[in-house]
Amino acid sequence: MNQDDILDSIFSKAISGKGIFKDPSVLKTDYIPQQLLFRDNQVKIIGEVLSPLLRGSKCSNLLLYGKTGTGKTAASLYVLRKLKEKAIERNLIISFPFSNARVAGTEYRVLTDIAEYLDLKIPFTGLAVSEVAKRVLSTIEKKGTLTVIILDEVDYLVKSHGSNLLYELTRANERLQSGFISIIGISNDLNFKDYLDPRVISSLSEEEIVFPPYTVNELKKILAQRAENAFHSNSISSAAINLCAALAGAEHGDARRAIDLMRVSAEIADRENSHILTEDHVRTALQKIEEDRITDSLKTLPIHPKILLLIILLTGDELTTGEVYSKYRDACKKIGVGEVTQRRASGILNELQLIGLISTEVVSHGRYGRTKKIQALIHNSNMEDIVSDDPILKSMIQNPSKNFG
DNA sequence: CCTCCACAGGAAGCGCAGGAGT
DNA sequence: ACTCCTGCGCTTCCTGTGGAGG
Repeated sequence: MNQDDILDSIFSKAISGKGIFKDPSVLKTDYIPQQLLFRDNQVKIIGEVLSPLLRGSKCSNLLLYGKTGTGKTAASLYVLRKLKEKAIERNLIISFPFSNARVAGTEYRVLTDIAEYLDLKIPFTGLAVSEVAKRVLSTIEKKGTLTVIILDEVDYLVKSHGSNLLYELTRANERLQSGFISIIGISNDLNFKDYLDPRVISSLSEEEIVFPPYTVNELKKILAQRAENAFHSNSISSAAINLCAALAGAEHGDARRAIDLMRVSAEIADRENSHILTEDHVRTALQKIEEDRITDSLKTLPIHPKILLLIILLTGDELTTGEVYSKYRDACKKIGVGEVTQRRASGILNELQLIGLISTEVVSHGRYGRTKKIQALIHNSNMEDIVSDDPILKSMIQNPSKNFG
């Protein structure tokens, strides 16, 4: 096939909508299905807690617990979507601001997120946090907005910035003449409360719901439901669905991972012009996800971890901490980079082990000391990713003998 | 049984950058 | 524009330790 033909077939496939996908958006992370499986109880409780809003009165604050991919965010957005329909029918002034505290990163940006939902313009920098909070509250008061704020990954905010903002928000109602603020806090960390200020605990966790992990069987049904809407009929084998559920759910029933895996599998199948998604595609996808994860973590590594990792890769054998460190020091001298101490290097090696890029094992050679055996878990072909386009590091791998001879 | 190697890894503190308060 | 505060990467200094060799 010449290039023209290849492009023709790609484009005509896209136009005709053939291939596997019927509606790829169903597999996106922010998609909320029409029916939320295995979360009847949680949906019911959230609904009950929020229902006073329809009479215009304040609802209790709510705290949702559960590991990643257990449907916390989906369940709350699901209920709010329904609630919104009802509220609009009744001409209520409502707003359901959503902010992911980990993505936002700071109290300031969480407040900016909230303000955006209230049609309030906040400069992206320059104001004190308390000033932004004041503006948000006065907007709510002026319009009499019934506000339910969803704070996703709120544990992150509290761990990094304390519970000041939560405290301000939970007691804001005392000062509001009209409108109110209710909060749905979503936490991945079951021990989240330990980090909270006791003043905040009592008001934030008026109601609590725990989201247990999905079982592998439940994951299968969730995937089947998504597959039905995302793919053309008969485009995915049930064996492939089962494998997705088993592979992704093995650890702790993470639906997001399972759906991600199915999406990547489908993309691979689609690109191969295959009309059916098979177990092989799933296995390839799992490998690709893992490779992408490694490539990603390699590229974002700081310089010293990169040098240490290159030393380990270039040497190839099992090394001890002392051997790695002396080779590392030589390399630093030759490429003109300031070196870190052995203590720090040892710490970096531990970090690399945690990410899963090297394996380490403490061993004792008796009279000849106690050290760590260090081995690379990644392949030499990953060296390009480590080096990226850093000319200094490039010289290390282009001329290994010169730098390590 | 004791010694002593070659580190592991804890504790404390330092300098810096970047954000908050004024 | 300025100080103050905080988190982070790092260094310095330190104590702890499994087991081969004496």
